[in-house]
Amino acid sequence: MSKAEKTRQLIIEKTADVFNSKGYAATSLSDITKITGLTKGSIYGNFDDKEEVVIAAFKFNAKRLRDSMDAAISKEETAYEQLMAMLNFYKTTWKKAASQGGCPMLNAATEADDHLLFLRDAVKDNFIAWQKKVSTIIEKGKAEGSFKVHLQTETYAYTFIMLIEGGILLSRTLNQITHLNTALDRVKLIIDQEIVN
Amino acid sequence: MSKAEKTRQLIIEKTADVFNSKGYAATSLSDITKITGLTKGSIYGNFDDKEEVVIAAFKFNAKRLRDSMDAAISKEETAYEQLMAMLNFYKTTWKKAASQGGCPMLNAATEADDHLLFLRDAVKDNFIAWQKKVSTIIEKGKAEGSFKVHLQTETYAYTFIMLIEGGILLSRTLNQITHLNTALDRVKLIIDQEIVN
DNA sequence: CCTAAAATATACCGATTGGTATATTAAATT
DNA sequence: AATTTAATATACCAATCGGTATATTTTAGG
Repeated sequence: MSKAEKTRQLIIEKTADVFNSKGYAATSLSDITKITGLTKGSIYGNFDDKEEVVIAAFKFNAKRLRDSMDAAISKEETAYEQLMAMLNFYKTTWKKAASQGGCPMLNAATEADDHLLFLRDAVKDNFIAWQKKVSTIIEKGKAEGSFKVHLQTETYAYTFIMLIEGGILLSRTLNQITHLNTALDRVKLIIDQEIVN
Repeated sequence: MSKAEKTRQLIIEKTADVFNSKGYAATSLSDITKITGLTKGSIYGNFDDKEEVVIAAFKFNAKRLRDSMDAAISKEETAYEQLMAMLNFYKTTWKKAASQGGCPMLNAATEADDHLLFLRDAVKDNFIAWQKKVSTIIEKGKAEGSFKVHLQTETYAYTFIMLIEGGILLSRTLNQITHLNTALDRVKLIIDQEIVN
C-alpha cells in the first residue's frame, strides 16, 4: 500500500463515524480536516471532491457492517442457526452501533432518497445485497430439508429487513432497546412458525 | 388571524415539503425565501431563528399526517375496521406522500437522532402519539369483545409502526411499492391471526 | 547522498451560510 | 385623513462552505 493509499484509507476510516452520525451532507470539509488531522490539500490530493469522500465513507460503513454480520453468520452450520446468528448479531451490536451513529443503511437511505442522489445507488445495492444474503440462507434451509420449500424467499427476506430497520428506528428515536428486541423476537416467531418445517 | 400570523402560516405551509424532502438542516434560508417569495426580513420578523422554522415545519408535517390518518380512521365504527382503515390509508396515500419527500416521521427521526437535537423531542412525541392511537384502537377492540383481552397492546402497536416504517424505507429506497405492501400485509396477518378473537 | 517525483501544507478564492440593523411599506387606530 | 404601530424589504455582516493554485515537505530510486 502506497503512502497515498494509506492516507486515503485513514481519511475514510477516521471520518466514517462522523459521516454516519452527523449526516453525509452536514459533515463539512473542516470536520474532515479536524478529525483526520490533515489539511485540505491532503484531502483533495487523494479525492477529487467531497462526493467521492462521502461515497467512500458510506461504502466503508456498509462494508464494515456486512463483514461483521458475515463473521457472525459464517460461524454457524445450519440455516436456522445462521438466521439466529443474524438476530443475535443485532442484539449484541446494538450498543456499539448506537455510539457510531446508528445503522448506516437506515441513515444513508433516508438522506439519499431524494437528496444526495449520487449516494442512492450505493445504498440500493447494499439493501439488495443484504436481502440476497438472507435469501441464500433461506434457500440453504430449503436444501437442507429443515425449511418449508414452497415459501417466497425474497418476501420473507425483505420482511426481516423491514422489521430490523423499523426496530432500530424506534429504539434510536425513543432511546429504548425494547423496540429492537420486539422486532427481533417477531422475526424469530416468523421463522419458527412459518419457515421451519 | 393577524397579518403576521397569516405570514407565519404561509411560511410553514410553503416550506413544509422542501424541509421534508431536502432535509431540515440542508434546507437553507435562501431556499425558504425563494419558495415563499418573501425576504429574510419577513422570515426573521416572524421567527426568531431557523430552528424555530424547522420545528414549526416538522410539526406541520406531522400534524398533517396525523390529521389525514385520523380522518380515515374515524370514518369506521369497529376497532377491526379502524385498523384496516389505517393500513388502507398507507396503501392509498403512498404516492402522494412519496412526492412530498416521504414519511415525515422517518425522515425527521433519522435526521434528529444524534444531530439536530432540538427536533428530537418533537419526533419522539409524535411516535408515542402514533403508538397511543393504535393502542387505543386495540383497547377498543378488547372492549368490543372482538379482540383477545390478554395481549400486550403496546408491543403490538409498536410492531405495526416498525413494519410500516420499515416498509416505507424499503419502498422509497428501492423505488418499489411492493415492499410497503408486504409490510401492510404482514400487519393484517398479525391482526387476523393473533389479535382477532 | 542526491535527485526526481509524489504527497502534504499554506494561503487564498468566490459563493453561500445564518443573522441583523435599518429603511420602507402596509395596516390599524383615532 | 393623519398618525401610530406593525410588518416587510433592503443592504449589509462575519463565518463558513467547497474548492484550487502554489509552495513545501516527505518519500522513493539511482
